[in-house]
Amino acid sequence: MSVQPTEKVYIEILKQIKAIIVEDGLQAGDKLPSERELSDRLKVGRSSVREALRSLELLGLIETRRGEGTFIREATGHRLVEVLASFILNDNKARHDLQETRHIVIKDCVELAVRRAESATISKLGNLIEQMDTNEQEQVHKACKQFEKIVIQACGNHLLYRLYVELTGYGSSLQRANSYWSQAFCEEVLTLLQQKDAVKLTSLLSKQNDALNAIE
Amino acid sequence: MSVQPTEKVYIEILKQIKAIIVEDGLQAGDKLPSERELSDRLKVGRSSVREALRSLELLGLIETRRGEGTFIREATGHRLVEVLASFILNDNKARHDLQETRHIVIKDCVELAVRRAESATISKLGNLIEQMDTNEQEQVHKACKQFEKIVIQACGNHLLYRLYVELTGYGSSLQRANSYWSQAFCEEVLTLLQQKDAVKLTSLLSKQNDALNAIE
DNA sequence: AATTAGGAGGTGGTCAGACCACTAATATTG
DNA sequence: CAATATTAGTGGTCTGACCACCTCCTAATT
Repeated sequence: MSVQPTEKVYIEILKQIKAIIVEDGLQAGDKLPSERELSDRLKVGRSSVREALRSLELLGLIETRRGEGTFIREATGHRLVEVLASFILNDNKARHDLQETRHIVIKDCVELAVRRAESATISKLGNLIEQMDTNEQEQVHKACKQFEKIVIQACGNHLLYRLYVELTGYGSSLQRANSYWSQAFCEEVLTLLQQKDAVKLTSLLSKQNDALNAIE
Repeated sequence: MSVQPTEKVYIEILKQIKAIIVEDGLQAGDKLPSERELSDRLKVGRSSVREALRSLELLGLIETRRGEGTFIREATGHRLVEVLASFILNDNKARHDLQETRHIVIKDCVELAVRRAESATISKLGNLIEQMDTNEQEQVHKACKQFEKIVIQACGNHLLYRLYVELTGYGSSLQRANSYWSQAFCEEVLTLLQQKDAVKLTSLLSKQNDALNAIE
């Protein structure tokens, strides 16, 4: 239990901020105390408070609006993806790992979703499929993305969903766009979800995964 | 109706820092220019430079050593999951998500490992099993943890491995300790790895997972 | 009285300068 | 030559000062 020479102040502040969030029961959208108030309450310089807040902002956990204040964000990637991607993914190995991990996480989400998806979700997916009956490519594409997202969310595990978001975000800032699901693929997925056929769903996903790997 | 023109300085600095890394061809382990030099070169205040650096540090992209300087880190997620999780995991639902995600990631790693593990790795695992032939509980426990880690790493996907580390690391800071593999479990896993029996391995893991879920 | 223009105060954004603690390279000393 | 003291450089932190922007309240205008 080494007491490592006092943690950096801004790390300590991160913990304190979290404590404040918990104590005051703050939710997404709520306002955090102002930088000056935090500086006061925590007995630290405002610059240290700012270092902590800026970190959280880059992680996408908070949002700051000049003249208004600092607010807790709905959990989304924000810049995290951009930054990490541009700094990390320099070698091909890392990129491959990223793609592979993304596919694996998607597979996991779908496998959970097939067990947990409620009928309301299923019918919502059905509606999306119907919306694809159009010639406007743009709209079809949008519906497919939406479809994919809803399926992933249906896994009922928020952390896993977040991982998907992050992993997808990275990819989008790379040269090669992430592969989204096609209309035909969405339809297959919906059918299998309705039938709660986990086995076929798994093989469907790994087939797609293998196909993508083959390209490289 | 503001035009949202000038990007925040510290965001701009992030880009500049990246440019410097690329220009100077800096690698992991190399030293970045000092805060004061960056402040000078980029014509911005040192505090702004620090806000940018602190963000990168929390993301695990750089490492700062007082009295020495700022260094580029090996590319890893580092605190990513930890911080995300600690700010998101306020309720029991989130904790359950964490445990579930951890088990899923482990399962994924093992499923990859069964296809990719090299014979050298397998024999190393065999040695660990032999080391467990002792009465010292402490040593057995240590060997089991080591066994688990090696198996996970054998997945050959560094990102996935990092996720495991972080999910496990964070969990250990919660009240309930993470469940590690027992000696018997390790032996079963080794046998199936040797036989490359992916199917049985999968069912073995989900069985354990279900058992843990039942406890709650 | 209702509307509008203006101001006051709060908030984040940024900067400059000042210390401190620590490290490593240098100079000094024995 | 080796051990030690000095010094320059670095990150860590705080303070105080502006600026730009937003919100809300007040007071003047209509």
